[in-house]
Amino acid sequence: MPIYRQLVDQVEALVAGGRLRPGDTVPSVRQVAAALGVNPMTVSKAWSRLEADGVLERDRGRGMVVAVPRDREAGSLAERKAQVRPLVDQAVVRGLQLGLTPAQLQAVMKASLEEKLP
Amino acid sequence: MPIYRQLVDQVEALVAGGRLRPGDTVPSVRQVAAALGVNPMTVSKAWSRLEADGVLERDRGRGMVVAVPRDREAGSLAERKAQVRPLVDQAVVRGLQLGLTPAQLQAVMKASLEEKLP
DNA sequence: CAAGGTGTATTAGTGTAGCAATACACGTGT
DNA sequence: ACACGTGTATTGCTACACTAATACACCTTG
Repeated sequence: MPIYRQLVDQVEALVAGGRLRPGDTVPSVRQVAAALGVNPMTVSKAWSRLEADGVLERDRGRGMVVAVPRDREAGSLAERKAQVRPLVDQAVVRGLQLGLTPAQLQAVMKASLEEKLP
Repeated sequence: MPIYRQLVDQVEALVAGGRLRPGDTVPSVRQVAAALGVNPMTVSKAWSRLEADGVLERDRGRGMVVAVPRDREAGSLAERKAQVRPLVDQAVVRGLQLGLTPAQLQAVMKASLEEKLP
């Protein structure tokens, strides 16, 4: 899995779980780049994508900051459910393929939720 | 999404849901290729990957056949749960990001299960 | 055996994702 | 104003994914 994507997923998980709250700052691209030994542009790509997805916001001269969630953009409840559906489907298919029962799959999701939420 | 991957996902879903059962035959690469207007090799790549994943089996001279599931290969229950976990995590993060509650996410999975299972 | 079906190894072309190097624009703080 | 901190546009390169064209090996069926 590409580096920038790992960064995106990591930050998204932290924000979704509430461990990074709106207003919190994120390490600068150079800090992260140095820590990982990669090019700053690689980190910038991740930060940019997170901004495009509405997770981060640019604060001129300071860096990137966690944005306040704007649920309105996400649409109605039904629409939002429809958006997650493909991902859930993928997990479900793989689970059934491995011989897991519906109840066991639900348990996995419950465990995931409990780990992510603060 | 690449053509061959769409085919893989589609067949996997049909098998996982029980709509294609062990012993059932799958359309030949040329039939599918003609129907979709693509190269037979593209379909063959999909069929091959499905064989590598243990979903299909080659029946010399006849074609591809749905294989009997061998749960032993999947390992213990905990191991299988661990294998689905990343996919579930991904769905959960996206769900939380969209402002869905844990209960709503569970509901989406329930709906997915009911659609897939026969 | 011959004809027609299966899947596929091989080769080749095309597009693009991913990363890095450089140089730049913009803002803060002193 | 100056030095230093942000993020990033641009460019170039490399590797690999995806698809296709062709020719082949194998099996079943008449």
